[in-house]
Amino acid sequence: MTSREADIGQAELEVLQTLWEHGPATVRDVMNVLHERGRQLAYTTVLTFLTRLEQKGCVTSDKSGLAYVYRPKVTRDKVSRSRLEAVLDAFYDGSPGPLVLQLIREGKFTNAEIAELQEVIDGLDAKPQRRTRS
Amino acid sequence: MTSREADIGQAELEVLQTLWEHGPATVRDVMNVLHERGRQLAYTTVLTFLTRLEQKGCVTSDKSGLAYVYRPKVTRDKVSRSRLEAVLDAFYDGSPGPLVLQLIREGKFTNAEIAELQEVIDGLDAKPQRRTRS
DNA sequence: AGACTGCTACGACTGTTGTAGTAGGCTCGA
DNA sequence: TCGAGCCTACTACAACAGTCGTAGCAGTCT
Repeated sequence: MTSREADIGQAELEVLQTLWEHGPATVRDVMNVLHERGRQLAYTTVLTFLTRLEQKGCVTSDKSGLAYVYRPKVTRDKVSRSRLEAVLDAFYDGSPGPLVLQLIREGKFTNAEIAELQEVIDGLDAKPQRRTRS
Repeated sequence: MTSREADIGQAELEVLQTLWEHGPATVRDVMNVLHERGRQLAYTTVLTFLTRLEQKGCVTSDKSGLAYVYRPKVTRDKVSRSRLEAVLDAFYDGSPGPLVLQLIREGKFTNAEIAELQEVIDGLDAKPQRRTRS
């Protein structure tokens, strides 16, 4: 358990996100991407974040050329999962059922998504047990 | 916009949770509940959290008897919603569709939940627009 | 009245996060 | 070879989060 992906700060996360999106990158690369997004950060600030992320085991670095190249060590999935689970545990008793129901009831879905949901669910309930269909 | 429910810390949240669960309570009440849960905190620590929560506009206090009685000012729903949205924005492009699909695919649902999901969705897709049904 | 008990106000300390500057080393072109 | 740039290491610092101690006030018990 070397990577403490739980305590990645907000700003650190932004940096990690650019690595997920743009693959391996140097400090300058990351900074440029952030700047394009309107996020103005000093070079050394980005460096600090990458260094801290490395200490936390979330990225690795290797010096191929002039500068260190950083690449993500934890997957986006892993982190999103753990974030989501934190919310789940704190507010939904750890089980996703109520959460999903709430989201669906609030109708924040496109028709395409609803269709897909239906498919997935229909595929799902075939396995566990028989259900009557109206 | 007086209540900044976004920056409630982890420990502060625990305190707020006990208010949601047990209604209005004094510092000592909250502390006792936490102790029962195995969360050992000094009286003054709990007091600090409640004071900070009050500064953030998340609880109110009134002195009816000997001690101040604190009661939640933001609803659990409000906070869970904003926490969830943070995760949604950071990892799921702000839209809950992919999140729900991921959760469902991971099969973390009981059969009862699946049934309920099906009901809710079937009721849902009637409204927005006509859909072809396989 | 004096002692005791419980409550709050205030301050303090540590670790973390967000943000950045400075100093010194390496590299490449002139 | 020498200077201009780019890179990293180290340091700094404010804000906030987590944690608690002390001191003083108010009510209570004897």
